[in-house]
Amino acid sequence: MEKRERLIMRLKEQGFKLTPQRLAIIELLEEGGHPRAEEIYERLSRRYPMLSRATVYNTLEVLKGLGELAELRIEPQAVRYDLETKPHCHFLCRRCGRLLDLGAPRGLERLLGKELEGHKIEEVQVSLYGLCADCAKEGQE
Amino acid sequence: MEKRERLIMRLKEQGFKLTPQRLAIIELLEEGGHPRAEEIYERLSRRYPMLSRATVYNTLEVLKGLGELAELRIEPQAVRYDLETKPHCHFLCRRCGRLLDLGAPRGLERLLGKELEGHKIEEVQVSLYGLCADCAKEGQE
DNA sequence: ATAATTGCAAAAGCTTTGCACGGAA
DNA sequence: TTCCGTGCAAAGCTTTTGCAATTAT
Repeated sequence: MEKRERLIMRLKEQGFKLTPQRLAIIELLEEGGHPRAEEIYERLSRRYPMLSRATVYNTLEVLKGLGELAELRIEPQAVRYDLETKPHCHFLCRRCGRLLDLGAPRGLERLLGKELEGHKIEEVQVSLYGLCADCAKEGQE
Repeated sequence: MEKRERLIMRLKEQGFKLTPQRLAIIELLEEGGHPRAEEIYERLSRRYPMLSRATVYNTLEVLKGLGELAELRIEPQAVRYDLETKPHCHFLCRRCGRLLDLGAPRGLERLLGKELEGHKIEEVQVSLYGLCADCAKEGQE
């Protein structure tokens, strides 16, 4: 099943309404790319000039509440969003700013629900920073 | 050697000036607690009412540049700071908001300098979220 | 002496909020 | 019909910036 269909189902199931704005936001998120809220707003504004930032944030909040959207706290400036909610590593290139998915080390997912030193783990984020393959080649620093 | 002395040495070594403001900021950071910039500003303002936010941010920037300060991107709202720059895990309690140090899994430090799928790793942050031991006991959710 | 640093105030971003209108169910 | 959702605008926070005055070396 497509992510899109699953999200639509879960929205209705929970009594949330499906609006063209929400659908557009979901479809954009489905493309991956880990957009920031501002990016989502800007890209969708072209097609829906009346779209407001409040709606973007509202929709993201709803999807987060459903547990269907991960909020990546990897850049200091802004949150990025990811429909993939299973724990995995992210890599942020300090040169081109691209945010790439890396695999998940075996055991990362098994952390969820466990206790570490008495603290109950509900979410895990592994963020790696450096130079991506492309930038390492081209720039030589 | 104390962290404080090491930082003073490194500042002078690199031609940076040591000012009372910077010393105070360093001493506060030495206490740990992973303060936010605003927290540093507020706490030091009591003793140094003329202190400005710009100076706080400036000093944090200098210490980051020296590689002596880690910038924790673990909360969406604000960056937290940590004089411990060796990679280790952090735990943020969603109830009380405390940020705790957890140990580093063997192998975490060894990631630095390595390549993963062609990407050169320069920094690692592992952030865990959930309920801390105290909150899990008291609140029962 | 002199170049770095400070404080202040304004500005820049991201995100949140209040409210009246409009539309999905 | 009844809420939920939307758009707009304003406000809240964190962080950055420009500049003249100050200060560490």
